Amino acid sequence: MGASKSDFFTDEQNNMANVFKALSHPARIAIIQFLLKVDSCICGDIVNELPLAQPTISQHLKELKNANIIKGTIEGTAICYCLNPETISMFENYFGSISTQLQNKCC
Amino acid sequence: MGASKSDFFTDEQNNMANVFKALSHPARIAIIQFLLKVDSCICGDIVNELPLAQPTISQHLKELKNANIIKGTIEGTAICYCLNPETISMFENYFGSISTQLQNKCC
DNA sequence: TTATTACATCGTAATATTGCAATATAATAA
DNA sequence: TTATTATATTGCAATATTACGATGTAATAA
Repeated sequence: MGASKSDFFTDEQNNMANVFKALSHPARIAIIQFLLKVDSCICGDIVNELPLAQPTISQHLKELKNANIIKGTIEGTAICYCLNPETISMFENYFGSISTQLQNKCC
Repeated sequence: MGASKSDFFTDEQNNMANVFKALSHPARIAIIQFLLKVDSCICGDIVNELPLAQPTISQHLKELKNANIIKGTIEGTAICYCLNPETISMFENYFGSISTQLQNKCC
């Protein structure tokens, strides 16, 4: 086939996979790094920073937004994109929990 | 196009994207969950647990292994796959660092 | 009103991923 | 030696992602 058999997995498994998918492209990692570097961020800045065309970056921003990794607020004609601390916390908890569970394991 | 323009991003950005890509499929999330649930793990067990054929699971295990998320040790005819605590720590540090940097931000 | 500016969406070509049947390999058992 | 058992690899069809030119939209400026 080619389609992932989402129906056979739990919602939680599908949701986690989707959030990680949003992080699985170097441009989106670069966008996150850039959002951390600057204080307030506008999409146009990212277009100047990355080696990608405006529609491509807009698409990447949309994917990060759909995954709740960033949020965008309208400021006049521009849009201020910021990281969503709640989702970052969710990631911390996810791996923290795995780490804790690994303490009692064989390997 | 369609190919991601990896050459235009740093090695670190490409590496992080690749490790997250290994987590971006519900079957691979389910494999990680299963490895946490059982004490010692053998591929055959996973084939019985998941709604996927043996070659497909073998392929998913390979991707997790290439990303250093799991490691496999040969035990007779079977292979014992385990989570790699170092990579889990790397994830914790990655999001911990972002969290810290977010303290001083506007949003 | 007509620009202009800042993004978003559409359409589509190039490429990557997913899933599995068939087959291969590697270790042990008989 | 020939099974058997467990996992890996190959090959390919179905589907998904990536990238961007062209175009659309929405807010402000002139």
